[in-house]
Formats: sequence, structure tokens, C-alpha cells
Amino acid sequence: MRKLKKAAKARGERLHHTLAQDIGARILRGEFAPGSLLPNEAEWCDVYGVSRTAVREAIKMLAAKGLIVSRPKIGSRVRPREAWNLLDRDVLAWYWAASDQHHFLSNVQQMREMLEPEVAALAALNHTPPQLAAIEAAYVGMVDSTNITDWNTYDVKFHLAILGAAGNELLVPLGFMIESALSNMFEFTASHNEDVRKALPLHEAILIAIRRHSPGAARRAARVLLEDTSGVIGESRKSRTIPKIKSEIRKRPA
Amino acid sequence: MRKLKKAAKARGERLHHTLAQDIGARILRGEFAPGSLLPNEAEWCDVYGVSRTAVREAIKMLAAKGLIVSRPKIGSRVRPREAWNLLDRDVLAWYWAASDQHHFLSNVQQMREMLEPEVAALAALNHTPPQLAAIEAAYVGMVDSTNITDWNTYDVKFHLAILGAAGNELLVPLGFMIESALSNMFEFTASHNEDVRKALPLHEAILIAIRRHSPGAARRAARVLLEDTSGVIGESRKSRTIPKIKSEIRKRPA
DNA sequence: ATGCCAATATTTGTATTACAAAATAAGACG
DNA sequence: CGTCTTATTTTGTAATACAAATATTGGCAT
Repeated sequence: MRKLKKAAKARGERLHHTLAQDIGARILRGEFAPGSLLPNEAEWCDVYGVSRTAVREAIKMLAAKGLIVSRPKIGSRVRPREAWNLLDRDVLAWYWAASDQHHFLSNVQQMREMLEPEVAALAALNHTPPQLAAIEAAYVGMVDSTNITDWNTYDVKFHLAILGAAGNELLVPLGFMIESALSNMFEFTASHNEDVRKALPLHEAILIAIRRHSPGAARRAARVLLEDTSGVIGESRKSRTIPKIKSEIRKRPA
Repeated sequence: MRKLKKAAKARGERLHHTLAQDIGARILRGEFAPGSLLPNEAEWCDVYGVSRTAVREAIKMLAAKGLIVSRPKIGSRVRPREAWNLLDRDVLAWYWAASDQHHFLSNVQQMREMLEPEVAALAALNHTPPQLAAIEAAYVGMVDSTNITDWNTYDVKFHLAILGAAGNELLVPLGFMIESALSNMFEFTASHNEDVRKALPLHEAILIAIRRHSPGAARRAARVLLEDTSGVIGESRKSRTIPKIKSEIRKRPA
């Protein structure tokens, strides 16, 4: 495992960061079960061939993400899964790498179905001019994109811009989840460029509704778009399906 | 500031943890604006009278939560607010302490309105026997509670149990938000014990719907309950529109 | 003056050593 | 058998030294 030092250098990463990445991924992979003890610091030093300083800083980062807790004479113990900060950028990446990807995408899609229609509605109500401009810029980027990679980039920007325009800061961290889902979903749909562009008017509908301050229309448009991408997930694999959420139209005084 | 060491000892906390708490809270308080540079490690050592080891480990924790990023020769820079992991337990607590509390509760309530009805519906579909038992136990706790503090404890348990029964691990981290909101809302409602118990049948309705595997009924019951608690928050204003976030950054005299 | 390049200085990153503090485990003693 | 004391193990904190990264400075050539 001594090549970890070289790996860090090659990627331009710091050593403690690389260590945290590796140990964190191993925890998410189930290599160290919740409740169990990790090797002590000395052992990590030995295994990776690094100083205790680097190990300790890595451990502190994992503790900050809720994965482990350290106590003198005991060691570092893996915390129960409920304590894990799954919406943390890194933890989410490790989770994605370790879990059944179809299942992961289903879960993300479920959350998107809860959040995005209401987020779009809020954006329609609360957006400021610069925020609207950001959404429009992202949309233009999607229109102008020639390859699917560009399209995906602007697709993510589009959704994040709407999230920002909703005016609820607590929503923003969920953007990492959406970002991750969209960029990963890209692999499932990599083949058909045509089918993807078909979704363009669906995005436009959201944009128009937001621009017109029409929360109801924005909510409906967001639902339609989700309906579309939900199909992409569904057809990708066998029907070990998680039951889908029925979308009852919800009344809300505008 | 040297008494920080004693403060840590008094609370049984570790020094690096206490440091992270203090610096993190100061960042959320706006004492160090996004994009600005923090004092370098040597200065922290001087200010708090601690070793560089402790300072660095604290900084690594804050970096892990997305608050700052460190680079050689530059120092540690506060990241833009979008990068902050607001749903992290600690960050959320600092945010709560620093922000307008009424505004904070409004944002949380907004998210609860997006999530909880669908979560209840999912729980109705997916719950396992032990998960249902947990929900029922929490409900019984609410029934049996004599004082409002106990009631609040079981109220939190009730909602977290439903969250767990929904079968979507990504939802679990949001439990901290709900937990925080409910226990803080307790202060707003501390006076009327009677009014609180009035919400008991509303909780029961959710429980029954879940037990009967009726997602639609569960969703509706959850909405009714939210409607009720929403009134508690909005006591001081009539408008149902949610105000936008004002990012007023309070500077502190050096 | 302008632009490129090398030397420099500053800050974080890593290593090493030493000791303190916490908390379990073991052992002495009533 | 239980209780107190003592060991022992592991993390926590400190101090020091040096490596690595990189913005800044100054020099040089154009």
C-alpha cells in the first residue's frame, strides 16, 4: 500500500486527503462494519507507510463527516449508518461507488420527485433577476451544446440554478445529490443523443413558468420532466423496483 | 482566549473539537466572509494558546464540512456559501445560532412540507414490522408523556422513525434538520401545553395510515399535521409567502 | 515599458519524538 | 466477592524540523 504516497502526488492531492478518501471508501464498502473498531493509528501508519500526523488528520476528516468517532484507549469506532452524513459530497461518492447503482439512482429519483417540483414553484415565486439570468444561461448552454457531455454539464447547471433561485439555503446541499445523479445517469443514457435533446422543451417549459412567476405551472413542468427521466432509470434494469410516488396535485394558495 | 483550553476540559471535549466549534461558529456568524482568508495556523496557535497540531486538526474538520479550503502559501480560505454542508449536524447548529431564528424555522418548515407527506407515504408502502413497532413506540411515548419536554422527545422520535421506515437511506441525514427544528420550535410553544396535546390525534392518523399500508391517507394526514405546526411558526405574521433569504453578513469590530 | 523567467519568501504539508490524558483491564487487598 | 489501586493501551497535545507548493518579487531580455 506504500504506493499511496505516489498516488497522492500524481493526483496533486494532499496525503491526508488521499488517506481519508481511501479509508472512507473502505468503510462505505463495508470493509469495516458499523460498531466495529478500526485499526489504531500506529497500524494505519504501518499499512500506508505514512506519518501519524497524516493519519490523524484523515481520521479527523472522517469524524467530521459522521463516519467514525475516536476515544482514547478505545480507538476509532465506525458509527451506525444513521449517523453518516450521506449528503456530504465525499460520502455520497463513496456510497455511489459501493452500492447497487440502480438502487441508488432510484433513491435519488425518489428524492428529486419530492423536491424539484416544489423547488421550481419556489423559484417561480422568489427568483431575483440575476438568478433568473443564471437559469437562462444554463438553458442556452443546453440549446447550444453539440455533444452530450456539454449538454449534461449545462443540464446540471440548470437544475442547480433553479435550486439557488428557490431562496431556501437549506436546499442547496441537496444539489450535490442531484448533480451526482445527473452526471451518473449520463452513463445510462450515453447512447442516444437524440432522445436526450427531446427533453429540451421540457426544460424550456420550466424556465418559462419561472420567468412568468407561475409556481403552479413550474411545478407541473418539473413533474413532467421527472416523469421523462424516471423512464430512463426504469428501463435500465430489471424490475426490482422501488414503488414510485404517486403525484397527487397539491393545492397551494398562490 | 486562553481559557478555551479549560472550557474544553470542563465540557469533556477534545481541544481540536472545541477549536473547530469555535472557528466554525465564527464563520457562520459572518466574522470571516466567504472568499476571505482566515488567520494562518501560527496566528490561531497564538490566539488560542494551543499547539499547531490541534489547530490543524480543527481546520481539517472544517474543511471536511465544506466550510474552508487550505492551500500552501495561501492559507485557509472560506468557501462560498453554496459549498457549505448546511445539513451537517454541527454546521446546522452554527447556522441556527447565527441566523434569524424565525426565518430559519420557516425554511425548515418549507422543507418539511416537501418531504414529510411523501416520506409518510413511502413509510406506509415500505415499512417492516420492527420499523412500524418503532413508530408505535414513539407514539405511545407521546401519549404517556406528562410534561412537554417528554412529549417533544417522543415527537422527534416519531418523525425519525417514520423517516427510517421510508426505506430511502438518503432521507435519513435530513432527520437532523427535523430534529433540530422540532426541538427548537419547542421554545416557541413552551407556554401552551394544552395546544400541543391537541396534535395527538393528528399523529395518530399518520400512524394508522402507515399501519394500514395506505400511502394516500398517510400523505394527507402528514399534510394536516404540518398545517397545524405551520400555524405555530407563523404566529407573528399572516402572509403565507415565504420571504427570501437575506444574506446579511454581520461584521464584527476587530 | 513589457513580458518572461528565476530566485525568494511564506504558508501549509509531512515527519518525528515526547509526553499527557483518558479509560479499560488487571491485580491487590479488604 | 467486591472495591480500590495500579498498569497498560490508545488517542490527544505539544514542539521541532524540514519538505512542498505557490504567490510575490526582482532581474533580465526584448
